[in-house]
Amino acid sequence: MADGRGASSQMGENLLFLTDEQLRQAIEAMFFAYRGFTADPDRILDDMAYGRAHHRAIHFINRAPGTTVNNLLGLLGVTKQSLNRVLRTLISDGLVQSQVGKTDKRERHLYLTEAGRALEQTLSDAQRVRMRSAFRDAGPEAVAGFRTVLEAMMDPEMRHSYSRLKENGG
Amino acid sequence: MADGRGASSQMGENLLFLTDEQLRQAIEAMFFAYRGFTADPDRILDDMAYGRAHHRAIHFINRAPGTTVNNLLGLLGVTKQSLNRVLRTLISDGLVQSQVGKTDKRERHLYLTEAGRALEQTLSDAQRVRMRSAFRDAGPEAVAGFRTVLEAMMDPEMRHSYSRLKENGG
DNA sequence: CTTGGATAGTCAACAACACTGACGTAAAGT
DNA sequence: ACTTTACGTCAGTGTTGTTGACTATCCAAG
Repeated sequence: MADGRGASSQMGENLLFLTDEQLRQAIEAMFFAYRGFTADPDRILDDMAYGRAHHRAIHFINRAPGTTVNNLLGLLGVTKQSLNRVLRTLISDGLVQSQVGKTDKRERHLYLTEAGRALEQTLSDAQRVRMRSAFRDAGPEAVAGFRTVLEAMMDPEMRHSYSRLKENGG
Repeated sequence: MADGRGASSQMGENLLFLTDEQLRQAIEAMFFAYRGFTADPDRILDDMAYGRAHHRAIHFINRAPGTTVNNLLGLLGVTKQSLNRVLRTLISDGLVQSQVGKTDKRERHLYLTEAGRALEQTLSDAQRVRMRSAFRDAGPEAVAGFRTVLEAMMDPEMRHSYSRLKENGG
């Protein structure tokens, strides 16, 4: 907004996507879309005794097997006490396995059991159905733009976590 | 784009964005981005006695002044008990004004007071700073794709609410 | 080798918030 | 009159998050 006022009509066109009204619409879009994003797994989880926190833990343990509690903490952005409660139920229900670290016995390495992997599959399948359909409807260019903007919205720290996960999985 | 399966290598390229791995990355991007999306207003709200629910209520009352409780319920997707708790504090704190309907005296029409508008401004300013910066970094085409995908992710019902709000505001 | 500090994780109690279910009131609509 | 709708409220439950106190382990300084 500082120095691009050479041709004001052209600039009006180009920067229309930065209007307060446009931004407000995007905020609302983000809100409504996130509701859809979580709706399908939430329905499944409600039938069990689990919530969204359990889903997140399962997702990232599956994504980074052998991760430590501390590592998960950073990814999920909750307190360790909160995560611990979730982890405790998942372990006692036989979905997650905790293994004392070899080199550092303070650490617990986390893995999904067979049952855990099964639930993860069920949840992410449900979530992917919606994503796949949305992506197909929107087309590749829109999807590329979608991911570019999402990445730009993240906190730098989260962006790093996200990138590291991407490299892991391919 | 519908029937372009003449060359399978070309199709492999075209549908790469529908891979399970791509979808998984998008799911994680959505998760991390939403954290960023809510982080700034959350920080402000924590200093007061308010939470994210208050923010959402204030946002939509500002967006659709005179809306009824029932209408808000549909937009926010919460129970009336939950909304009522939030609304009660907002009204008693003088941020929201409730007005008995003229034609239908059962309805309560909701408006922001001056103080309510001020808080709304503070919150949405904070949120828009991040969005604006992300949009600027990503560019207009990416933003267009971003919004296309978000809209495709919504439940049909939410998509309608979203569209009606868009028409209202500009 | 012992002491002390930092780190990884656990347990317990409490607060915030959303949900279900039931009930009450007022005002429409029929 | 009877039913439905819009709204508010009370009570009870569950998930999630927080703070505070605790154990176990590692590591480094004395």
